[in-house]
Amino acid sequence: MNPTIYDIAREAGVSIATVSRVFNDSSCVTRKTREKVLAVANDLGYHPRALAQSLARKKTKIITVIVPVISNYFFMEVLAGMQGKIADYDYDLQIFNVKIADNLLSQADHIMKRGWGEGYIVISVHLEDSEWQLLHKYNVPVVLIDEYYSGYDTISVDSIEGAYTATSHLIEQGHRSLGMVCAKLDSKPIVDRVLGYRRALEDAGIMVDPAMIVTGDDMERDGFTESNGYEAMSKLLSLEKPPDACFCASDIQALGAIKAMRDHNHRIPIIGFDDLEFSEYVGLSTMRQPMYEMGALAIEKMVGRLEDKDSDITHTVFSPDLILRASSPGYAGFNKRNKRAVPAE
Amino acid sequence: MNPTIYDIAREAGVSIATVSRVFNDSSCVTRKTREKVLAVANDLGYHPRALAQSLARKKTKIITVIVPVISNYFFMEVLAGMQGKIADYDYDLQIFNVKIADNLLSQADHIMKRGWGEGYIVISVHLEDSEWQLLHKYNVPVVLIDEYYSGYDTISVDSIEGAYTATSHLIEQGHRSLGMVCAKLDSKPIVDRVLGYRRALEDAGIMVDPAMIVTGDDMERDGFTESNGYEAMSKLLSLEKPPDACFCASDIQALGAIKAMRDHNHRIPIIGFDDLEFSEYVGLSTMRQPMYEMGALAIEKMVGRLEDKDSDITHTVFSPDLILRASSPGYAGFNKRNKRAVPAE
DNA sequence: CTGAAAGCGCTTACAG
DNA sequence: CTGAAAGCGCTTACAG
Repeated sequence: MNPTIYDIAREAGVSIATVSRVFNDSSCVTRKTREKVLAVANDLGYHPRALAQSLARKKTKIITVIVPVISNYFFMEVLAGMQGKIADYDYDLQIFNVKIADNLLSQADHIMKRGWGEGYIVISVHLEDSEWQLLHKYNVPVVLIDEYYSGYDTISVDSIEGAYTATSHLIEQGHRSLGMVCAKLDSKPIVDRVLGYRRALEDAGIMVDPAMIVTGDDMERDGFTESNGYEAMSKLLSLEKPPDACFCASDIQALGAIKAMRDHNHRIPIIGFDDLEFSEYVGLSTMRQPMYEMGALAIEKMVGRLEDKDSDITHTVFSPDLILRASSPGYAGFNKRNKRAVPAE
Repeated sequence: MNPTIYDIAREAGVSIATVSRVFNDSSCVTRKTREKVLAVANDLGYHPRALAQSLARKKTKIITVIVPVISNYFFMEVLAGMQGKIADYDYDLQIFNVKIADNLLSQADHIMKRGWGEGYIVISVHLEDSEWQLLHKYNVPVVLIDEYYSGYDTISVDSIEGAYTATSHLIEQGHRSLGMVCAKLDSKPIVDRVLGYRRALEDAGIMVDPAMIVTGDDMERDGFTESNGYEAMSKLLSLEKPPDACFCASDIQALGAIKAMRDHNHRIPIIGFDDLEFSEYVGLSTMRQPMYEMGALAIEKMVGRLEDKDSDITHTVFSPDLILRASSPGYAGFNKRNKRAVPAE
């Protein structure tokens, strides 16, 4: 099998402590012995086993990311932000997928119990406070993205505000009858986005019509799918009095909604939520979440906490930006993707 | 800190060996002692450290996936396939991202050197044979997806055949002047797809016009981006004699190409390559890669090899399927996503 | 600068 | 069925 530190020590005629020092850049080794050790190690193809190092050091130098396994640009962008930031630190990023259809708590528990990571960044997993509470037993830092829980550092986007902004924009453009395409109605993002939608209508003195708030039948991925959006928009367009504009709870649903409008040969202005990569190319107006920044910030928070376990818990809420494109009124010219966002602590 | 096996042994009045046996479902423990141990463990919040177990057992029970960090549905689908399959086995799936812009070999080397996984599944990383060769020193099973190298098990799709099929279809529909939107010209997938495109033209007795084979200027992600596709299609449409149909090397570029056609107010039939999730919703004809199956198969191959290191190396090549939608001629009705594919060993 | 020794938290023959 | 002991492959005070 692969050689161990003992093999190198024997061959090089030194103790294992010295070999260890050579591989840990410890300065207290003669240049001569260092070179001897390195030569032997190279000959035998030796490299320290991270597993054994981690056990001895009681540090794995790994930050674990827990993310639902669904084809979702949101996660990819967030992960890219983490990847970009982790380079600044001496940690590796390890990702574990969880299945959104199964019990999320037990999956997260399983991963954390194994203890590979020194800290855990959890993306888009929504649990009850009492469930998050249970995870404290592992006594390890956790940062939550796209979720709020007072016991951990969190990073999220203000869904209420985003929905309010999108809806208000459509109202300002002169629309009075506004539909909303929802995903799973009791999911956290939807609850907030419906709230923002309602408030915008109320503030504009428009009556909220419950028939205008619809979701599709396909509840895979909590309804955040093209087909759900397709179904939902089809329902809206089949109403006796269809809306004359629509706010979609997610870009992925908006994509389905656009197809539905095409198939029904009935187009109305729509605004989505997310700003996925393809959104620009289908000309979809949307509320942009600063995904890349959220990922980068998560790493910073995690590393900070790893270095100082007792620092204050912080909650960062980003405001989504309205990005106007061809799918909605008020659009003027090509809109470059906006990579900035202001954290609103 | 968190309790160890010693704490439990002391409190329960047994040896650490017994505690270990209880947690390893070893049958040789009295029901009474088992319960005592479990009770104490529960009280103290004990759970075995995977790190220590792995070291002692010389097995981590982890399969590591190495995947480029780019927002790409292809990877997500492949990962989903792995996730679905891994449930059948007693392994955890751990993912490490690599940056496609940096040195891929050294990144893969870094990950494998650490030795967390018992085996490594590498997706869409293209190296020279001599580079793959270097990785054999880790003496650990490797399965390659979307790449071919004789020394490891591989799973890929026949790009030449796919390009040939797509191009031939356009020819059969009566088009004689065919453009091709490429990504990075010397990237492996592009080399093959251009080859298939050329062969189809040649077999149909059509002269290949080099001016018809174009790529955009944006070479991020090797050119597999919407903006590259946009630029490439713009070039084609700006030719003195634009093509009257086009094969796009990837769906993501096709999305950009569609926008370019809209902006130029000049639509021609196009066929993409991949069948990403959004493709159905933008009505894009494409060559479908059986991504989910590829992921599932990778797990099977890996587990098989883990159990029998000396089994023969296998190379599986899938044939992509032509999926016709509104973007190309020959389309008849709604096309359900085709989840099946025939492995062609 | 270098080595002997204890320790990281488990598993697993080997006895009994 | 249970325990004592060696071992997994390292790191790190502590001496010298």
